[in-house]
Amino acid sequence: MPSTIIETAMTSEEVRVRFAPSPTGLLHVGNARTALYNWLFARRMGGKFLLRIEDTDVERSETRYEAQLMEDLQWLGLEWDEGPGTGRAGDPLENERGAYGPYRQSERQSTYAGLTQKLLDEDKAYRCFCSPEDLMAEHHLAVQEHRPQVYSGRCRRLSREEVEQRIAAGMPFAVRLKIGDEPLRFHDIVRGPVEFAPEAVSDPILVRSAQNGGPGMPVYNYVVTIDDALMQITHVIRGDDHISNTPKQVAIYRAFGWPVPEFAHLSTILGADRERLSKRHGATSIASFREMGYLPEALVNYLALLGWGAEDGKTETFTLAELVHAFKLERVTPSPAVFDFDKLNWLNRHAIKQTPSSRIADLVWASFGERLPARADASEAVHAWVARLVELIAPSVDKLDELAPKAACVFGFDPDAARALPENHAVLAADSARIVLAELADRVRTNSAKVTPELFKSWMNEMKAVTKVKGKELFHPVRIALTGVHSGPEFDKLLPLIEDGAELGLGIPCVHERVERFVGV
RNA sequence: GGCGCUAUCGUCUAGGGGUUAGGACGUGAGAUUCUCAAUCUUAAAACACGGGUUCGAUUCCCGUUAGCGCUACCA
Repeated sequence: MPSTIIETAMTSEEVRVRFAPSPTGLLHVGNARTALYNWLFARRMGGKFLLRIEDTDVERSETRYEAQLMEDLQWLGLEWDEGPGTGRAGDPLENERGAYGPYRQSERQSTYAGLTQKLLDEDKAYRCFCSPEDLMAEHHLAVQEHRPQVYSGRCRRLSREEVEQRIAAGMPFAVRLKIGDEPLRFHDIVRGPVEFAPEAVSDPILVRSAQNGGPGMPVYNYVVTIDDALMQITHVIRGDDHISNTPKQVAIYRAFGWPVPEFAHLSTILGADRERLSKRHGATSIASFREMGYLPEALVNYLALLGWGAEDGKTETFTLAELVHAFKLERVTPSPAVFDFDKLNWLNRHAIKQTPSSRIADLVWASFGERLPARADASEAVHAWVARLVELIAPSVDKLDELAPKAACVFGFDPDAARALPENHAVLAADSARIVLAELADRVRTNSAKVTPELFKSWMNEMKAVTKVKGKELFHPVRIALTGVHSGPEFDKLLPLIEDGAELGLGIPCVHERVERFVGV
């Protein structure tokens, strides 16, 4: 049995933390924030961050979620030191690294039975033969009398003979832990000392009664505690929905004589309506944030700020490395935080500006449409040109998925669609617009040179002088003729991009072609 | 109903027995631009309420209120 391991528990000073999700759905921001804080704490303390999969709920657990989960964690940049996915790929036995495995709860079932027997033998736990009906009745009575609804401890007082008789008679039983008279205390790094009265906890179930003669299934609170202890977890960092579970777990640590770890209960993330953030609030999974075009750097930065602040009270933008340096668990706020997309967007905009445009280009490549060859097939010149395009349009965008529509000013030239656009009607209907476009067509017809910003500027100046049209009336129709819409990037950069793009053999029309097709020369 | 956690601008937060209560997002205004953004400048905006303790509380204590969590032989 793992007793040798237990004896050495906590003897080393090394910090060991864990992220223990159940693979019953997509990783959402709340859990991701928990994972992040665990990871940051481990990295800052030079400790270990482990991943444990709590897949004992066979009905709801799915392996595809487990795979997705690991992918999401990796995307965020949160590498784990022990757990599934850390070993040699392809080999299920070598698939996890770490001395405290297995790291999937479903593979640890054999560990628990022996420990339960030990508790029973030491009289720290007892068999409870109460039927669900009995328990239900107790519960209702307690509610009626405004008392805490806890187990009466009836079976705790059974004599050894009575217990033996019932076992012999084949009565199903659950195993309960004996709670003593001592208050159940623990230290919470974000909330300070927390104490529960033992009466409020009562004797919790450790192992469920067996359905059909087989061994009963151990209960969640029991299993996490054992796993955490055997894995020598020193700091349990998790959601605050576990605060009420903690006294039970403390009692279990005590029963086994194991050292109680430090706890840090993180507040809930709320939606704008101040209700717990959920699918109802829209996309909240990490996968969906990635799809929407959020950069992992931005998401990590935002999640760090949601419940924590820098020491100087001012710094808002952090890289992962900077966070490792600055993050202190003691500075985590205990109060719940409302998730704010506006601030996330601002951070994402910032992250986009910090990122080389070639990397952004790679990320959005496929969304730019058929004119572009597959990323792998594209020439260096095409890559460089796409990066230039991204550099031009990316700084004004909140999310990556806004890039493709913006890129349409280069890729999506369609005169008929441009004319059909309602917001273009008024601009194109003006007399001045007709005159301006006629002048533009004139110049295109009589000058076949590649259109440089200088040439274009001289054209515009001439046209302004000739037509006496200026400002919006002058520029808007030209812009529509060239790009289909009346707003977009500055011409000085846009024009070279179009002209160079036209030479790439991607079927991107040059300025001349655009004007000719739009005005109909 | 019981037990627990929480409470500073709209939002995320800093602060802390005496402060002009600081920063950021968002919002308003201005600048800039052919345009929309972006960008820069600037403004408005907060200590939930009631009792204590104290010379003095937003800060410490106790209540109230509100929000949230747990209240299972779920995880």
